[in-house]
Amino acid sequence: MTLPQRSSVIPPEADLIFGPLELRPSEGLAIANRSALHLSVREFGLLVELAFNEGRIVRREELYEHVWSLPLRPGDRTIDVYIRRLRVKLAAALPDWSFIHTHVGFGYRFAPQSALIDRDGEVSVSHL
Amino acid sequence: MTLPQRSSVIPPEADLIFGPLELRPSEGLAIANRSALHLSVREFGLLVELAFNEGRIVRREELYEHVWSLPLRPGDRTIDVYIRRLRVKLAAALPDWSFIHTHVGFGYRFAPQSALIDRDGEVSVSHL
DNA sequence: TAGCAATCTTCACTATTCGTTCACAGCGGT
DNA sequence: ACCGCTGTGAACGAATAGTGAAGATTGCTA
Repeated sequence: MTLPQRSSVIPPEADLIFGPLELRPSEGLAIANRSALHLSVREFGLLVELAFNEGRIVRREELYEHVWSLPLRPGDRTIDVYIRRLRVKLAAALPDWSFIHTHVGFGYRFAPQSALIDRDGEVSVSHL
Repeated sequence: MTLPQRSSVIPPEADLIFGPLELRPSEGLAIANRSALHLSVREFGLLVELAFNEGRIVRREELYEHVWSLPLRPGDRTIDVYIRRLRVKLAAALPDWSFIHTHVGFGYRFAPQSALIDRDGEVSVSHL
């Protein structure tokens, strides 16, 4: 018998903190810059699933099965829609940050980074 | 066996103060701007339960079970009605403040904030 | 104990939010 | 350029919450 991997077979309980973004799975609460983000249940579940696997590319099937507790049917676009809604809400709350990266043909990867624009117009990306 | 979380397994005794709103559980007294708020027993219990868990989303089941000391039956809308009465009374006493936030599918969150409208018509929210 | 007032609960209706699907546009790799 | 994958905006029914009012209960007081 092996220890469980770091994937959400076991739902996360501990808070997840990435710069100004804080996720509290036990309360279903997401906080950006001290004020609560209003996420739906599915949105929050998807974000936690991604954040819990920070840095990894998570396959769409894995995301869907963990958050929806159902197998992903071929052609189902639900995840795409939720990814977009998450991106919109995160960008609204934290305009200088990016969190969710697409890996075509594979899935999505949660990797928080802050983009601060210096006086030359260059973008310096700081990874956490 | 774990220690109880910060939730009202133990009913709060110490006063709870949020800007102009003060709750004294030991006396069953709620004060807004120096004058007493007239709340019924259930209203007061619900408000204290929410306030005691400030910042957290409290599930409807948890609210009902703590305030009513009964399991929440499916379809019971009593809490909704009391939330509304609380909001009405709080808004009447403290028009520039909001306290109780809805999280659809989860429950309610007590997070006092004052909305002061500046000369640009912008709303600046100050969190305590 | 009958009447009254306040409170608690339930109900019906409305409004809002959510989850999902669709259609089409845009991008990426080959 | 082609084809498959993803981004995006909109639309729909379903689920959830907001709301006003009526009925039930409780407790007080005459």
